[in-house]
Amino acid sequence: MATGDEILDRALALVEAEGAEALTMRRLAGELGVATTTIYWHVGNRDDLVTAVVRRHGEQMARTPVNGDTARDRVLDVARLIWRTSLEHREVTRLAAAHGASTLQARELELAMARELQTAGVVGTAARDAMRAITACVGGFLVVALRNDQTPEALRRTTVLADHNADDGDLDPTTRAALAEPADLPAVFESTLQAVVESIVPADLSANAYL
Amino acid sequence: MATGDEILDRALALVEAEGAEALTMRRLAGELGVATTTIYWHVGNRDDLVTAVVRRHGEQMARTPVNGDTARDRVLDVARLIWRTSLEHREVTRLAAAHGASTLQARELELAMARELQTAGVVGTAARDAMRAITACVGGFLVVALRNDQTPEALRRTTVLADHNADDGDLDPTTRAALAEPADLPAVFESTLQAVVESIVPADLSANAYL
DNA sequence: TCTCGTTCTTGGACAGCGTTACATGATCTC
DNA sequence: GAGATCATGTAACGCTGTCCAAGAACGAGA
Repeated sequence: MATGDEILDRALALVEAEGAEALTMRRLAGELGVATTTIYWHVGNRDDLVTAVVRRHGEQMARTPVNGDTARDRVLDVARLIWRTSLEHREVTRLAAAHGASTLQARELELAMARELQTAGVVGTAARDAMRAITACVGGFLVVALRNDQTPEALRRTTVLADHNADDGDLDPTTRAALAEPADLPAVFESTLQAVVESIVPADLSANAYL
Repeated sequence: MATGDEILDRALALVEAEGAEALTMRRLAGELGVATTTIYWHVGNRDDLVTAVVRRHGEQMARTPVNGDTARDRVLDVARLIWRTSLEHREVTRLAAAHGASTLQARELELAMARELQTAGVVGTAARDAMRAITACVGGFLVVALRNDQTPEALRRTTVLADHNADDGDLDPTTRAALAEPADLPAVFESTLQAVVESIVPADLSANAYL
């Protein structure tokens, strides 16, 4: 009646619809009209369930074609793709992050990045380190982007940093004012990403072959 | 008998000694030889408790003097300081991250970064964006560093990426081999950080005034 | 057709979590 | 000494993941 695939599909739909926290064994079982133990029989542990859900989502993630003329542009584009799709499926991203399975979620896209790096002439340990750097940065910005959704006012970065109880005098008033307002995260992400990729991927000469 | 400060001290010690997951209301109460409700009376919610613990730790975080000759070096040093102290108190860091209170944990150091940026001539919204970029990257690498401690073998990045079931042929063998081994994270962090800071803080002319 | 063995499902329990309503004791004030 | 405020304890509620033992469905072999 309830195959493993059906359970995973329902779990994924539940997460996307009602958030990562809604994925409990009882809730999912109720959704399927089945006893909780059935899930254990078909899928296993909750850890197993989450892992399977994230993996399935990662595979379903449409392998969007990569754009860009130069090799560096294509590497950039893959990074943007991870950023964008992770934000589009933010609940799954949150689930994966809480589970420590982010790499599993973005597996296909990271491998795509490896291929683009390769055509850019970056292979071996250099490619591995490059992917580490880029994905760590993307992940850092994702954490920031996903956090702000549901942190209470009192813990928001703006309020924490703008609470000028301590040493005011040292800080420029304009800076203090700026810290009280949130940054344009996508813009900061874009420029930071460019700086990181720029430092890793050598300037692609073929792009300017006609100049 | 049990003041709020005592509770927070005990909670902090508990987290540092036995991990972020050990901080439960009952456990902490038992540690203090007191009923769980006492904690509610003195500190409040569990959210309140965690927030207070993280804040206390953030304040206790020794304000280590910042090193560096040029302004850019000093900005770099603050970033390294956040990285290092977060790793030294990794359990508190994990607790703060799970609670969305990372900014609260590193508040003092982030404000120190704001001051260093100011002496480097970066103020206002530019300073805010710079701090966003740097802390996001540091946070991203921290997530990676703290994750590997306790993710099961099957979810490790190396195994996830090295499982070459899919499209092998496209990828260089040396790259595939490199992906099967973990990167030297501190080294990758250092070079990435330098690239990011380099892109933000203009070259400090005064540093080379004698040249 | 009857039965055996495997596959699948279930109900009910256990321990742990955060949280709260309520009662009790201690302490201080007038 | 009476009353108010502070501090703590008891016991429960509802939620979580997890497991055990028992039953139901089902596909064959005799």
